[in-house]
Amino acid sequence: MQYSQLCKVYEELEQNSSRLKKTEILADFLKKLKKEKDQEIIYLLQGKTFPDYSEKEFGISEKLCIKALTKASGTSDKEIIERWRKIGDIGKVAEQIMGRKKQNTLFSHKLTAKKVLDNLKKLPELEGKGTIERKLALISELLTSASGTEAKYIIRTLLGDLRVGTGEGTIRDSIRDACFETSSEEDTSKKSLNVMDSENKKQITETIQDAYDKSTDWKLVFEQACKGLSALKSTELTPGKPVKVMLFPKEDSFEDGFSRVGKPALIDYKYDGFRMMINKNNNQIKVFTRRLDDVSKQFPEVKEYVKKYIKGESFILDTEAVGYDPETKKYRPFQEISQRIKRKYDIDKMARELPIEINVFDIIYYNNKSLIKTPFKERRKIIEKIIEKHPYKIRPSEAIITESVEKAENFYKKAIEDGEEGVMMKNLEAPYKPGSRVGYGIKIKPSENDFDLVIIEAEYGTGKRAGWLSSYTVACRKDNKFLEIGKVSTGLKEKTEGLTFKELTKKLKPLITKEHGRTVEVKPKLVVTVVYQNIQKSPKYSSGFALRFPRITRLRPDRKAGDVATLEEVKKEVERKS
DNA sequence: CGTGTCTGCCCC
DNA sequence: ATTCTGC
DNA sequence: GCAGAATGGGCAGACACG
Repeated sequence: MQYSQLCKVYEELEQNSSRLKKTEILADFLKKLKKEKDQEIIYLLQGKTFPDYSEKEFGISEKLCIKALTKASGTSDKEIIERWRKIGDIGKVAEQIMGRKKQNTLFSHKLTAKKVLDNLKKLPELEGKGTIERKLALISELLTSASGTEAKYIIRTLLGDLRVGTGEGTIRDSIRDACFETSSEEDTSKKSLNVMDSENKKQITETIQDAYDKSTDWKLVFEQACKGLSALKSTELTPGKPVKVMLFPKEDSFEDGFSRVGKPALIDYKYDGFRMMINKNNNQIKVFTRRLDDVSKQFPEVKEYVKKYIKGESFILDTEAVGYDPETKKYRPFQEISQRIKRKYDIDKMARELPIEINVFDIIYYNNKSLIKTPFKERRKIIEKIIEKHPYKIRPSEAIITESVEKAENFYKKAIEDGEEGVMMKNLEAPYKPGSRVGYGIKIKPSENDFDLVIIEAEYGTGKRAGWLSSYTVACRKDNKFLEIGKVSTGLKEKTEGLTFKELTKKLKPLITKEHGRTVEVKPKLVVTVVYQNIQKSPKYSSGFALRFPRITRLRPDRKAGDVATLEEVKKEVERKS
C-alpha cells in the first residue's frame, strides 16, 4: 500500500465533518485493508503505530519536528516558526516547504505505508547517546521522499495530533460497515451470518464496541470482525491487560445530579489523588494509570495490600490512590504524590515518605467473570464483601446511598471537611462503560474563587485558534512590579456570544512591546477575572505561585493594572485554605 | 559532572 | 484537569 | 448529550552541551 493512498483518505476525512460521511470513507478503506490483509494500518488511521496500552513513545514533539524539517528542507528554524505562528499547524508548514522543494527536484521514490510504519516503529527503540540525531535521521529520511501532503501527515502523526476527526465511534462504525454487509430491502433472499438488517445493526455495533472495551486494541478487533461475529464475541476481559477507565462529567447541583443518575444514587468521596486500575490474575498483580501506563513498580505497597486484604483469585478494581503524611496521617495534595508516578529511582524511599491509601470504588472483573454489565449496586456489594477495610492502606471508598438532596449535601460537607475534592454520584443500575464519559455518574466540586489579574504576555494559538493570541500569561502585583502567576487560555469563546479570542487579540495587539517566536510581551493594561480551583506552589512563575485549573470568565475594562490582586492577597488565600 | 531543554496519547 | 463547539 | 479539540500546572526522566 502506498502512503499516498492513506493520505488521500486523511484528506477526505478532514474535508468532511459529518460523521456518517467519515464512516463511509473509512469503511471503504478498511475493505481494502481487509482484502490485502493489512489490518495493522488501522493504527495509522488514528495517527498511532501501537495499541493504546503500548508503553512505547516516539520521544518526538514540536521542537524536534522543527529540527527534522530544517534538516530535510534546508529552511531555517526561524522561518519555520514564523510560518507556524501564522498558520498554527506544523503539519501544514511541512506541507508548504516540502511541497515547494519537490517541485524542483524530480522525485521518484514512492513512500509505502509500510516504510512509514517501519521508521516510526524504530523511534521508541532508540536510546542512549546520539539518540536525537538518529531519530532526526529516520524522520528526515521519510520527509525527503514525501510529497507535501505526505509530509503534513507524517509530522502530524509524530505530534500525536492527526486532526482528521476519527474517534473511537467512527472507527467502530466503519469496522462494522466494512466487515458486515447491509441487506437491501428487496433482496431478502440473501441470508448470511454477516448480513445486517437495521435491527441487528445496532447489536453488531455493540458487539464491536464490547470487543474493543475488553481488548483496547483496534487492530485485534478489526481482525476478529473480518472473521465474523462469533470471533468478535469470543473477546474476553483479561486481568493483566489494561482497560480504559470510565469518566464522569461535572454537574453543579445535587438536583441536577439526581436527575441525571436517578434515585436513589450512590454518592462517594472524590479524592484528590490519581486513578489506579488494579489487576490481579492468580499471583500476578499489575497496576495501571488512567492512560494505561503500567505503574506496578512505582507502587510496591499495592501488591502487599492486595494479597493481604482482598479475597479472590482474579479481579480488576477501579480505585483512586491518595497520598498522606505517614506521621500526621494528613492527606497530601496531588502535587506531592505525583512525584511517585513516573519514578524510576528511589522508589522505596518515596514509598516510605509518601505512602498512599487506595480507595476502591468499582470492580469490573471477579474470579474469571466480567462484571462490566453487572449493575453497579451489585458491583459495590462485591467490593464491600471482598475487601478487608484498612484505613491508610486499602478500603472501599467512603459512600452512602440516598435519594435525599439534604443527605447528599450533608455527606458532601463531610467530604470537604475531610479535605477531599468533592463527591461522585452514581447510577445504581448502570453497567461499567470503559473509556466513556457516558459514565452513568457525575462529579460535584465546590464553587470556586477568582482573582482579577493583568495580562503581561500572550502566545499565538494553533489549529482552530490559529492567528489569534489565545494563551495569556497573567500577573498579580507587588508594589509597582507585576509577578507572573500562571497562564490561562480557556473560558473564552471561539465563535459564540461572549468574550472571544478575536476581541482579546484585537485589544492586545496595540499593546505589544516585543515579539519572540510565537510569544509577545504586552504592556500591562488588560485586566481579566480568572477563576481557579486551587493555588499551588510554583517553581516556574515569579510570584512563586500558580493557579490550578485556571480559566477566564470576563474582561474588567473598569479596572486598571494597579487594581489587580496583590501577592499578599494571594498568600492570604493560600493560608486560608490550609 | 551539573545544568538546561524537551517530552509525555504523563498525571491532575 | 476545564471549556467550547459541531454533530 | 456526546466526542473531540485546544488549552492550564507540575512532575520525573532522558539527552545534549559546556
